[in-house]
Amino acid sequence: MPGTTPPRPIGHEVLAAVLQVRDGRLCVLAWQRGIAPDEGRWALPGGRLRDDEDVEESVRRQLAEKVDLSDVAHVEQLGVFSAPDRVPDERIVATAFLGLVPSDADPAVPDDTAWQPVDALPPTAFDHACIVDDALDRLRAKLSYTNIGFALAPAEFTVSALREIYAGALGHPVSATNLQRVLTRRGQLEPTGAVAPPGPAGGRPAALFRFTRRSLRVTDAFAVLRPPGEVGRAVVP
Amino acid sequence: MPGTTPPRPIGHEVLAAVLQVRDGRLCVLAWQRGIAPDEGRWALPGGRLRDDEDVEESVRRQLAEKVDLSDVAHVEQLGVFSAPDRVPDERIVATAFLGLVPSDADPAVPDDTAWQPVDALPPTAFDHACIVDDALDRLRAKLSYTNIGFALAPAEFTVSALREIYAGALGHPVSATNLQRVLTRRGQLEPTGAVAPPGPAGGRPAALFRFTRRSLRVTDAFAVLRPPGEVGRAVVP
DNA sequence: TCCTGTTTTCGCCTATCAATCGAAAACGTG
DNA sequence: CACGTTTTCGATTGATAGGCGAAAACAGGA
Repeated sequence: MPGTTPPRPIGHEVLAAVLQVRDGRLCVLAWQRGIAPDEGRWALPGGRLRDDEDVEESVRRQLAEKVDLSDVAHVEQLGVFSAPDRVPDERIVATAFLGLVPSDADPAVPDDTAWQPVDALPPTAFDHACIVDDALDRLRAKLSYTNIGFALAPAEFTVSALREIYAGALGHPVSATNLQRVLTRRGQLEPTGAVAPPGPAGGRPAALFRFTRRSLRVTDAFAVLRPPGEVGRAVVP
Repeated sequence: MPGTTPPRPIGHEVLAAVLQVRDGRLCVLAWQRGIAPDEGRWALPGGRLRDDEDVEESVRRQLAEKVDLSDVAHVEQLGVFSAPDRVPDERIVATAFLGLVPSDADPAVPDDTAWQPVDALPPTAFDHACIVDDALDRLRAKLSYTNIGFALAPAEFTVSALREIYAGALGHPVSATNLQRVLTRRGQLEPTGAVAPPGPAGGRPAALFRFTRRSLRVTDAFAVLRPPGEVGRAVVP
């Protein structure tokens, strides 16, 4: 196998950084490689693109081998990772995805698979750490200008629980009282009418909320940049 | 060549939707195919990914065959187009890019290449029309929450010229007086101090402005979602 | 020279919204 | 029934978008 000049066949794989807030910490789903190369290191779920599927179908198929797909509330493309030497000996172009799992789901995972906290990631295989970084950037940016929080939150939740999810995902404290008003004013949140039982220390029972939409929408743009009379916008990156 | 079951080798290409506002209309760079398949239809610039380059390098290399690369002010990944039948007979996965050219540039292009208005696109090859649509969505969304306008505007410009660029890119009228104030308040615009000569009909000479940064930044998020004390944010999707 | 039309710029006003603070409401416990 | 806890609501402040109209700065013609 010579070094560079003779063109190698280009393979194509898909990889997914599936994120979930667990106990207030943002975690990514990973599995520990049992064989070389990078044996013992942690890798993202994924695998080869098949002939008869597009990348979206492929990533869903391969994710289903690790977790229950019905727990994955949102999937979107992150981008292509294509450095010629990103994996040794082979030329494999990877399409990376971001996946989000609501914090109340606890899907069964295989023995070699676990949720790893993103702020204390064990040694990762290949360029998968870069993919996780991109996933974090994407998620944190979209939390501020889209309603993507719906994919991290349970169907119903208290404002405190949502605050904890946002704080975990963003990696810094979040004011609870403002979060509710910002999200309600944007039309993202609505009360269910029900209340949650208070905690062991007592306290006023919290009202339950839900996201009005469970599909991605970006927040209002400015009227200067908006066709007159429109509000909200369709799906974007 | 049987239909589906025997796996075909997967090829990989890059494609770019290069956009520019010309005479107030948003246009995309395309070339007319001279051979089958899709002979006579208009295609986006691009080509096969080489063994020793990543997709970013590849798209820049292939763009350089159509336009002067120094005129392309911004390039970013749009996403992967991978439907198994997106091109006939072959399996080719495409990584699509968005490219932006300032409105004052007029790079020389080959004979088969031209700027086509996006609102009156001639028949396009393969799935390239979908790529153009995605490019439009991406650009229009980012105009509202990033400073991406810098890549469509000349180095220096009047507010009226910028208004025309925004209107052309967005496809609807834009208030000039607000545009200036919104962008300056966000710290995106700053006066150069110079003024432009008035037009043939006279009128007050317009002040010249420039973008403070010529690299992509997203607009301020809400303080709720922002680590205390920070302003602005890094590069995102 | 002065008036008119044109284009740009600036200032005022209003409405909306984020952000903070503090008080009140609703619960369990001793 | 007072106390601590947790949540929710209200009032206030500050920043900013958006719209309107007046003033500024130019060219051209009477």
